[in-house]
Amino acid sequence: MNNITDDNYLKAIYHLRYSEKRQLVSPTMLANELLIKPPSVLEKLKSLSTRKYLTYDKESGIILSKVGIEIAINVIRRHRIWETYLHKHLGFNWSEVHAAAEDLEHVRNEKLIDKIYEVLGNPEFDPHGDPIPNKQGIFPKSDRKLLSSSIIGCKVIIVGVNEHSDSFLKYLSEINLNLNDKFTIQKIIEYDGSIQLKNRKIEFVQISKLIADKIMVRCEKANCDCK
Amino acid sequence: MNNITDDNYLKAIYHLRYSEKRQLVSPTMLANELLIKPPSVLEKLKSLSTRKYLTYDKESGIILSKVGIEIAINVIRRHRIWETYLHKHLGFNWSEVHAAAEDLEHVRNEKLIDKIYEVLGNPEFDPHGDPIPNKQGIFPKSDRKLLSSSIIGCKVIIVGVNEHSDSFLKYLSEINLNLNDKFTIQKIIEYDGSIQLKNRKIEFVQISKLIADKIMVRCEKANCDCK
DNA sequence: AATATATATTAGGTTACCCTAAGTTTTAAA
DNA sequence: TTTAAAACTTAGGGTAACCTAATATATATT
Repeated sequence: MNNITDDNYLKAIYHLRYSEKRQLVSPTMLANELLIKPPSVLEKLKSLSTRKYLTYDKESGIILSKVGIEIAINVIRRHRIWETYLHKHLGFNWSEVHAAAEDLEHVRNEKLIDKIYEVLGNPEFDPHGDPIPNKQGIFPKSDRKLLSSSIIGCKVIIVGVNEHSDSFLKYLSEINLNLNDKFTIQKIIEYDGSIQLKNRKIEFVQISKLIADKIMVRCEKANCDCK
Repeated sequence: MNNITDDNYLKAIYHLRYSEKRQLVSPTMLANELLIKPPSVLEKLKSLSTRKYLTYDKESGIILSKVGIEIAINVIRRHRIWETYLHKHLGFNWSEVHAAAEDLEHVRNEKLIDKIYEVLGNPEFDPHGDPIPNKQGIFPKSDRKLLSSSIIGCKVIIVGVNEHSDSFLKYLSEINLNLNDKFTIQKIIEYDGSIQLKNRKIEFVQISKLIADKIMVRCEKANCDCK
C-alpha cells in the first residue's frame, strides 16, 4: 500500500512493453497511459531509475530492470487474482471486477493473496481470460489468437478479451457472448471483416471486425486451416 | 483509497474520543496515536476543519462534526468487516487480521463491503469482539464489562479484548483464552488484583490485573452481584 | 510565587507528485 | 530541404504530508 504510485508506473510500463508489445516505451506514451503530463513522467523516471527499477534514455526508451519487472508482474498478479476472486466468490460480473481490483492490487499482504489464490484453486486465467502469473512470476501458456483471424468453419471457444471497458463488456453481455462460450464461424463478410457466429443457444450473431479484434479465441476444430 | 490520510486522522480522533472516552482530544494525543509530530497534526487539523470534518480550539479540543463521525464510523466498519471476513472465510487468526485490515479498510468499494458483510450474515462483532456498526452507522448494543471488574463466582464469557497487539493476542492464545470461552472466577488475589479462572478444559489459569483490564466479558451467572 | 515541565503554536524546510510555460530536438510533411 | 508538428526536456510553481527548531503558553512542582 505504500508504493501505489511506483506500482502504477511499473505496471503501465510493463503493459505497454509486454501486453501492447511496443518495442520502445517513451515518456509521452506513459503519460498518456497514466493520464498525466510528460514532465511529471520524466521526473518520476529519475526516481525509479535511481532505485534501479528501470533505465531510460531517448534511444532505447524506458526499460524495466529485473526487479522492476518482478514488481510489475506482482501487481498484475494481485490484480488478476482479485478479479477472479470477486467474480467467482463474491458475485461481481465482468464489467465490475476491474475497478475494485484497481484498489485491491495495491494491498501487499502476501498471506492474503496466497490464501485467495489457494481458495480459487490456483487459477490460470482471470474473468477476462488474462493469464495469471504464478508465485514465481511465470505466466501460463495458452494458444489464444484473435477472433478476427479465424476462418469459416473454425470452432472457437472464447478465452479472453483485449479491452476491459465497461461499454465493451456490457455490449458482449448484451449480444450473449461470454467467456468459455463455443461458436462456429458461419460466415466472414470480406468487405468489412464482419463475422457471423452460431452455436446451439444462439442461432445467429454478427460482430464487426472492430469487436472481433478485441476477442481472443482458441480454435478447437481438428486440423483446422486457421493459423 | 483516495483519502487514506483523512481516514486515519478521523479514525484516530474517533477512537480517542469514543473508544478511549477522552472527554477532550488534544493535538498531542493525536500525534502520539498516529506516531507523528504535533506540528504535522496542527497543520492537518486546519485542512480537516476547513472541510468541516471537525472543529478545534484549545479549550474544547478536537471535535468531530457529523460528517466527520460518519466517515470515521465507515472506516471502522470496513475495518471490522474485513477482520471478520479474513478470520471466518480466509483462515486468518486473531493476531493476523488487524494488519491486513489496516490496508483493506481504505478500499471504498461499496458493493464489495456490502457483499462480504452479506456473505458473513451481517455480523455484529468482529474477531476481537468489537462491535461492527451497521450500514446506518449504528453500533450493536452489548453488556460487556472488564474482566477485572468481575467478582468471585462470576461465570464469564469472553466477548472481546481492548488491545490488538500481536504480543497480547499471542499471549492469550498461549494460555488458551479465546473469544467466546466461558470461565468461572475462582479467586481474586487482593494484593495485586490477579484473577484465577477455570472451566472444563482448563483447570487453572491465572492472569494479572494488567491483562484482566484488557479483556471484556459478559457475566452469565443469574443474579450475580457483579456490576 | 518561582521554576520546571509539558503542550501548543509558528516558522521554515523536505520530499513526492503533479502542473504550465517555454525552449530543444526529432520526426514527418510539404 | 525547409517547415511544421510532435516529442523531449528544463525551469519554476503548487499542494499534501511530513519534519526540526524555537517560541509561547499552560500546568505542575517545589
